[in-house]
Amino acid sequence: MRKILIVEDEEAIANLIRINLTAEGYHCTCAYDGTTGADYIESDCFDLILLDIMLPEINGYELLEYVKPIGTPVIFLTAKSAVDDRIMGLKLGADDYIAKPFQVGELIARVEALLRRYGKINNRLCFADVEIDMASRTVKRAGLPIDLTVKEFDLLVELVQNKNVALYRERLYEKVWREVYVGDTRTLDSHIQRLRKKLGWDNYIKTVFRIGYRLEGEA
Amino acid sequence: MRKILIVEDEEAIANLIRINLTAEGYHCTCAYDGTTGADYIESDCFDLILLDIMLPEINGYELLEYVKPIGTPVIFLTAKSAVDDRIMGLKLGADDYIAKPFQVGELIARVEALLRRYGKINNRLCFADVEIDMASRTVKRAGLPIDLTVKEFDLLVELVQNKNVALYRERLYEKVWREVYVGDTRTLDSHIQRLRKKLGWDNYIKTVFRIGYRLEGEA
DNA sequence: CCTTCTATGACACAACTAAGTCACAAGTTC
DNA sequence: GAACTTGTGACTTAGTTGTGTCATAGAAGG
Repeated sequence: MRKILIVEDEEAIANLIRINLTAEGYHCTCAYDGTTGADYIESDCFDLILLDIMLPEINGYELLEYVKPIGTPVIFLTAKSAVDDRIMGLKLGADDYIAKPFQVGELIARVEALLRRYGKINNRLCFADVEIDMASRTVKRAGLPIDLTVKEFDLLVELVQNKNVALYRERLYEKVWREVYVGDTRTLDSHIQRLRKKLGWDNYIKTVFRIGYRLEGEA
Repeated sequence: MRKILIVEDEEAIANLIRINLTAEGYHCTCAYDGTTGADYIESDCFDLILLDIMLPEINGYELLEYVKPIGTPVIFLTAKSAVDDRIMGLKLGADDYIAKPFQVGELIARVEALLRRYGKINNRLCFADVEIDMASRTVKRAGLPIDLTVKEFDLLVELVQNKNVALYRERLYEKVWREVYVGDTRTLDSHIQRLRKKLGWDNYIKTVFRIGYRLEGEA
């Protein structure tokens, strides 16, 4: 389920949005001030953020700076409808802009459009010299395409999404295979071995003895 | 008790912060210039650092470079409230920003928010010159990685989480091994010995005769 | 202060368990 | 059916951990 963060100090508006988006099948979280918003942004992982510009404590423009490094798409909400402000918002890196008061239908349409667009464009993971394009399910190493099988790809994604975390065999297996791990086959090992070989990642995919594996390194 | 380092050249402000945070139950250390701050940062282990930007000798931005490799969360304090400077600070890697003059309540709120947020993301324990990263299950001593086995790691965590507490052999064994302790093997002793050796912790891991062990020291 | 008893330190080693490697067969896809 | 993917078992290699032995140190009692 897609997770949306709503940062909006007028609770009435925040709730209105929440109710409508929830009805559309999104999971919504509300923050009524900038600090709380920043908190959520850093501690949780959202698919999209709706950001009011006029906020107590930290304003929307500043909050945007928190979001940028994470790369979550943002729609600005504001009472200001002057063109200047729109341009300001978009220049700073917002992906879209909705002026209050707005039609609920328009909001939903924009949310969906952005998620669609974003899902296509920006589903990219990187680690070391490897780029993963989630949309096309392709992988490049040092710019050259590498052929991975389905399981190899899923396993790679799971590792990269949890870089520098010691992943328990159990957890890893259950995430990628979507079934319960019974610990006496060489399945996981084999796939790890294949990944290490294809990507030349002997030095990145570390074995954590008696625990599982850890993707280790800078990127 | 959470430890906070305050690096601020105006003693009046530093003390104001110290008094208020101490009242909230934090243990505070003050440094009145950048050099002293750098010293503390390298020699002790804090849960959070409040950093003034305008400092004699080494300024706050430069100090931040000392903090980064350790990963302690940082809040910048500054008289500058222009958005540019805020963004500068956040870009450089500060976790939050407070413009002087500030409300004490706001300061406390931000400190708590950051610690909360940080606690979720970054499960880190420190003792003496050793840092433990729970997520990656890695241990560093004076910045250099140290290789521990599962049992050693679990034992270390148990000790650090109960520093300055005399842990009964029974309790220690049952926590780490998850089975009942029958008291005539050299198992626990061996592991304690291995830890002492690998970490050079002869002086920190004290034997409490006929009781068990105690991790003893400042941090 | 010395003796005695017991608890812990130190260490080496064997047993054990985990993971690596590989080849192959069963299953899939085209 | 050809090419590819995937799971599995047998075997090898490697790393961890418990235990026994002996040395040492602490406590208790005379």
